[in-house]
Amino acid sequence: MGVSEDSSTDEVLRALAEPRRRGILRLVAQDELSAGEIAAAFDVSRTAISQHVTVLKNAGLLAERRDGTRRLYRARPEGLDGVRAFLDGMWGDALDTARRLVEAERGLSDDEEGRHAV
Amino acid sequence: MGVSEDSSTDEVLRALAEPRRRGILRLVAQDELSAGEIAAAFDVSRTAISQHVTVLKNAGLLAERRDGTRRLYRARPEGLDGVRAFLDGMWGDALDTARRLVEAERGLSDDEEGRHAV
DNA sequence: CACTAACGTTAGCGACTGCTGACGGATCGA
DNA sequence: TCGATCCGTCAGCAGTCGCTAACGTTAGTG
Repeated sequence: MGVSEDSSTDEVLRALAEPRRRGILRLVAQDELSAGEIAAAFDVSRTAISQHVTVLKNAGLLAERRDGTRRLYRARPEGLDGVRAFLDGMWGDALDTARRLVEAERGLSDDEEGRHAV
Repeated sequence: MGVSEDSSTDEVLRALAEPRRRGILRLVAQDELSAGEIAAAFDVSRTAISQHVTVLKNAGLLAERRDGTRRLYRARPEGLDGVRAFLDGMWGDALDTARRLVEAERGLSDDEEGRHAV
């Protein structure tokens, strides 16, 4: 059943539940940027950005590439697959339930057959 | 531009970034349950569940219906639309940028903006 | 009205989180 | 090698979060 939840989904959702981290993600979704360039785009210390980047990286939402002393980051779209599956899974389950309810009503009005035509 | 982020999206994402709240959501995605029934499904106090329900309700992820002294809750799938738009929008923006570049060369200006349903 | 059932709300506490400042490591040019 | 640049990490602090216990509220019952 789709009710189960990938263990990494929790990490991804927690990473996304932060405005600054979403900002970083949007930033590197368009271009590959260095840590410094990312930090320059926000009004917080470079340290804070580095910590956010670490969280995003651990969640699988960011890919890192080294070039000399610089570290270039880009968004990793596949990292969101788990969350998408989670969202779709809830719906799917809900829709399945709704369908079952509808068909259960049909079965009631159609009573006394003892058969379930799906 | 699609880069913008719905203000309520932040609230929704923060609400989702909590295992217990996702559990509640999955629970009432299938059936409409009372606060007590929801609380009975977890190993925390009823108070904690009530607080989680409040968060989910404020985020637009839960619909409340009163029946006597009881309060029945069910998931509100539309509440996730903003998050879906956010997920699709991130690389969508990158794609949009590429498309705008292409269409700018053609001299086309095919813009559209149709959303928002509260 | 009194009594109970079903909830929400508040105060307070421990744990976590995001932030800053100071520091250490790695890399490149002079 | 020296110095500068770019960057991650650690310690500490204020704010937030999730939890519990006690209390307040509303609706049904005798």
